Formats: sequence, C-alpha cells, structure tokens
Amino acid sequence: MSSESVTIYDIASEAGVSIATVSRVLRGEANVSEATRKKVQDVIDRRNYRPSSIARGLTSKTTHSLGIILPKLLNPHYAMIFTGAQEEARKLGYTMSLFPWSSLDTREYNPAAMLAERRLDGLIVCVEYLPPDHDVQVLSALHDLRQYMPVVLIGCVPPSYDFPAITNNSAAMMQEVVRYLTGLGHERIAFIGGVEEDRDPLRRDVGYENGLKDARLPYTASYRIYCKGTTEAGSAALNQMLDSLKPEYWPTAVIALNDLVAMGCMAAARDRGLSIPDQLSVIGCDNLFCAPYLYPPLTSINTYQQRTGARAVQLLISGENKQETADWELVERASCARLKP
Amino acid sequence: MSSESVTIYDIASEAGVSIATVSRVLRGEANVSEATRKKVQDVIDRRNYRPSSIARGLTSKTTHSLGIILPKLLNPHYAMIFTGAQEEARKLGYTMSLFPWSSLDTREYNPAAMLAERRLDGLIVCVEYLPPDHDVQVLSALHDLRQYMPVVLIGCVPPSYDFPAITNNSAAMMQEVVRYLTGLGHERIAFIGGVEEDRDPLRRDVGYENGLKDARLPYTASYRIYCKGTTEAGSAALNQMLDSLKPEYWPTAVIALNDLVAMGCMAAARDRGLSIPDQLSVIGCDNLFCAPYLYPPLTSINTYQQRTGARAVQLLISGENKQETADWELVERASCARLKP
DNA sequence: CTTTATACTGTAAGCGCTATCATAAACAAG
DNA sequence: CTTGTTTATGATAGCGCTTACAGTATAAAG
Repeated sequence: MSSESVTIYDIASEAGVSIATVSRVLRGEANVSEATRKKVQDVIDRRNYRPSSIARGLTSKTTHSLGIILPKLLNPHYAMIFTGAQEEARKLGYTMSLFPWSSLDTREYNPAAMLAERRLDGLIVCVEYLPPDHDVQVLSALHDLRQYMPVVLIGCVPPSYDFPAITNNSAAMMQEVVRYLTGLGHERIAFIGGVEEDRDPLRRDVGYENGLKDARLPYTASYRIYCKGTTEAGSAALNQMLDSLKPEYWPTAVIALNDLVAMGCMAAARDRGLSIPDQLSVIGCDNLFCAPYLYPPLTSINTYQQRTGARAVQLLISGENKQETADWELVERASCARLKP
Repeated sequence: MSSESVTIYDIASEAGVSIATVSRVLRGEANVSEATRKKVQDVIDRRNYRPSSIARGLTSKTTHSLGIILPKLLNPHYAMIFTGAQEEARKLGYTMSLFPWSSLDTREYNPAAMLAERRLDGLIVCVEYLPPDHDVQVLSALHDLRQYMPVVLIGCVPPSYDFPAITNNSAAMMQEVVRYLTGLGHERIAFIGGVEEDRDPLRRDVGYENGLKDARLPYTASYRIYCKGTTEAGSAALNQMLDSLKPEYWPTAVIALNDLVAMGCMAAARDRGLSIPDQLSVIGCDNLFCAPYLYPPLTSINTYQQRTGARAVQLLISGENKQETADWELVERASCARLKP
C-alpha cells in the first residue's frame, strides 16, 4: 500500500548493475561473481524487493497457480479434498484458487471465460455425477477448458471423456458394505442417496446389487431412494421410506450415500423413536470429522480425501494422463450392530 | 493444452484491424463502429479467444484476485468464512486463493514472499489470537504485507495495529451466555478453551467474569481451562477438570470456546456416564452444520460467518478502513437445561 | 606476446496486453 | 469551400520481467 512498488530497474540502478544481472541473482543463476551477487542481494533485501510474479508469468508462460472446482466447500468432504490439494500445491510452489461449480455453468454470465482468462497452470474438477441430459453443456465446458490448461478429475470421469483422474471404487465399497451388514445378520438393507444409475458412472447400484446377490438376497426397489447428499435430504428420504412401508417391512439397516445423509437418517430415526443401532443400523461414507462424535458414533468409510487431493495435484503437475483409484477403508463404530433375532 | 494460444495479434490480423481496435471491442469501449465490432467479435468467437489476464495485469496493475489466510479449512467455521468470502469475490469478478497460516510464519522457507510476489488485489487474514511473544515476527510479517496489498482482518485485530477488520463481540457473547446459563439456575459454570487473557484481544474473560458478576457468582479458577479449539483438546480439558475436582464441585454447565470443543466435552461427559443436559449442560459457539445433529442437539451461537467473509471482501474492495462487528445470535437446542434442584 | 577459452556482465528483443497520441474520414457550421 | 468537431482507427510506447546474444575482461595456452 506504500508508494510505488519497486521494480527490477530500481534494484539494478541502485546496485549499479544491469537488470539482467539482477534477474540472474534473483533466479540463483550460476554465472554471477560472488561480489556482485552480494551487492545485488543487499539492495534487494534493503528495498524489500519481490519480483512480480505476473510480469514473470508473461515471459515464462506459467503462473504457478492452480484452480479447483468443487460443489460445496461447506461439506467437509470437499474441504478435505481442497486441503490436501492445497497443501500439496504449496509444497510444489503453487497457489490454489477455488471456483464454485457454477463456474462451469454455461447459462450463467461468462461460462468458463473467467477460468480461461486466468492462465492457470492446471485445474482440478470434482465431478460426482453426470449432470442431467439438458445440462451437457457443463460437460462440454469442461472439455473446452482443456484447450487452455491441463485438468484432472476427482470423483468420476464421464464416459468417453479421457481425463486423468482419481476416482473412487464405489462399486466395491458398496459391495463390501452390504457384505458387512449381511454379515451382521441384516436382510432388509436400504440404500439412500445419490442419483439414478445412468447418471452415476461409479455404479454404486452394481455394487449394492452384487452385495445382495452375494448373500442371496433379493433387490427390493422400495429400499432404494434417490436424494441429494445433504442431511435434510437424508431425513426426508428415510421418513418417506418408512412412511411408505409397513413397520414389519422396515429396513433394519441403511446405507447412506455419505455421512451427511447418514446424519439426516439418524436424526429422522431418533425423531421416530427408533433406537440406533438396536432397531436400525446406519452406515455412512466419507468419515467426516464429526462421525466419531455423533450418537452413536457413526460407522463410515474413510476415503482418504486429503491424499486424493494431493495426488490430483501431483498428476496435474507431472502431466501424467492416468486414472487412479483412491484407497478406502471401512471404519467400524457403534452405529451398526448385529441384528437381534 | 492445444497448439499455441491465440493472442490479440492473431485476432487483429485475422479480422483485418489493429490490436488497439481488438482491445477496444474486448473491453466494450464506445468508439467502435458496429460493423467492425461485429467483425472482430466474430473472429474472437470463432477462435475461442480469451485475453490473458496476466498480460492484462501487467499494464493495469491489477490482478482481480484476492487471497485469504486462515488456520484450518477443515474446521467448518473457516470453511464458512471462506465460502462467504469466495462467493462475494466472485460476484465482484475476483478470484480467491487460499493460503495456510504458515504463509506468515517467518521461520519457514520464504516468509511472505510467495504472497508478496503474487500481486494480489487484497488479502484477508483470519487471526484468532495473538501469537506467543516469541512469535511476534508473524505479526510483523502481517504488517509488512500491507506494503504490497490492502489487508483486512477477520477475528481480532492486535492492539496498536490499525487494520480494517470484522471482529466478534466475544465479550458480549460470553456475558450473554453466562446470563443464559445462570437464568437456567446454574451456578458452577466452566469455561473451556482458548488462550490466556493477554493473548485474547477479544476479552472473552471479561465477558465471562462480568456474566458471573451479574449473577453475583464468584470467579473460580478451577472452572477455567485453556486449550486448543479441537474436539480432542475439548475432551482432554473436561476430563482434566473433572478429575481434579470432587464430584460435588463439578460444574453443572460448561461453555466451550467453539462447537468442536463442545463436541469433545460432550463425548468426554458421555464416556463418564454423565448425561447431557441433565447432569451437565453444554454450550458451544459457531453453530456448525452438525450441531443440530449431535445428541443432544447442541445449543450454540450463530456468528454468521458467511456474511462475515462476504463483508470482509467488500471492505477489501472498497478500501474503507473501518472495523465492524459481526452479528450473533444464541440458538437454543437441547444441550442446555434448567438445573434440577 | 598473440590466441583462445573462460567467466562475467550488459544490450535488446520480446511476452500479450492497455493506453496515449496521432491520423483519417465524415460532417456541421460559417 | 475553409475551418472546426466528432467519430473511428492505427502506431507505438510501455508494464516488469526473462532470455538469447553480444561484448569485455581475465586467465590459460601456444
């Protein structure tokens, strides 16, 4: 906020050298005599000079800044991804900017223009589901962006889009979760949350059904409810399911799309006087920080989101065009119990 | 990722005009005939041209990007601040980058250099407490940054630092909380979390003590424990307090620095078989998204963090040098109850 | 004491824009 | 018709760096 910012010329003239020499010491180049290096460095320190990364960027064609697009930072799941990505970026000398999903929404003011104009060195996009058909422009916006910068995806990659990505093996996770619940004796297992099968490239439905098949259990449509990944939606969905079923057909266990939905289910169950896990087991996904502090502590799936974020940055920087799968781990707490006969 | 990026020269020559004219239509300047405007715009669209914001920044001295420094995005409290700030920034055409607190830590590699080099148009810094004495360099780093860009503070402003800021009226909040609890009949009220008085410019201690004074209750040192603002620290602190006191002197209510600490306290209490709120009332602060879903739902204080973040951006952009106080509101849930005689 | 590396250091041409002039064309007024 | 205005456009000088490329000493070699 002070006077005029000091430039490389100021340093050069004050040190009695050319700007090229200043640039050399700035970048720690070899061919500079120790004497002048010190002389120049002293002036730099004294004037508190910092080279402008933007001027630097003009020539070097690189901004050392990355971007990340995600749906909602208020969901700690994304905050974890962001944090992992941000920390890794920082280690590598990059800066990380956040863009909300609407940045890709073509119907809004200037679609991806803002993104394209900032010459980012790379972009991470968290895509959870395929957008509805009438919204394919979002996908094409995504595609266009690649013209300007490398992008890596986190979550899922739309079919026929060949992006580097970190995805979750959600089908396997679902299958394992069903196995876990059937192992506890459950037979009426509900799955709440998410979108229709054809919009979920992660094929959770396949895992769910395979899990049931493994235990020779039938797939029951009324145990499957689609809803958004929020607590409110989770409550509403469970209520709707229980309302539509006679109590003797109520599920004894529910798999929630994520921990938020699980929290909603737990609240709804409690409001109805159902005790968890005695009358209803609940399992979530994401292993949010609050999962251990819920009542009862929520069994969930740790998907190592920070590691995922960090890995995405590595892919971005290294330029590798490969798709990897994130690790995951079922973490048992008290929200699931053996079915009482 | 494609060939070479297209520049203003490409557009100019392809449209048969000078770069000055292209620049004019780019910026929607007046003095361009409708005919050439269309001609140029067509080429721009066809070539999918986006002006480089970095080249633009070199001349205009403005990057249209802001930064925010905060301790930990994983605490939803900060995620809310960030979200509010980010959304407001976006509305105003700015981009928002996150920097972790260590960006200010001089002992690390290059102190605030990274920040200074990116010619941000402004910086928001969340500072909760004064750093320990031996860490005053952090404060001076903060001060130095003002040489490069305007900064506004969120949280508290260190004495003798004249920054624009949004602060919380924490003393008043504390006093009101104590009043609320004494109103419920509590007399042994603990306060857990935070730092020593002389490092807390928000003077929570004053509010706490005034609240006690209002009810003619004595201040009891053993009801005051300092700890970090995490769930683990909250658990440990409550356990420590209860361990050191005979049960008949145990507090009947605890005020937690924030919801994380409150969650920790609730978990610790439950582990000891104390029922909340019957045997121990708990109140938090920040009103995190999970507060209503805890058991029992946590009474807390909504401090409108998103609004705070947005307002900080407004101060930054407008350049007003004023300090404002955030609104707040006690939101009653089930974790505090009238003391049973 | 020339010749030829070797080690520094300076000159100058951009990078892709914005912004200031200058110029040209088209009109209005005298 | 001049002269003065207005409107549309082009030339051009930076912005603050990086980066060939071009010197100029100084040292090693012949």
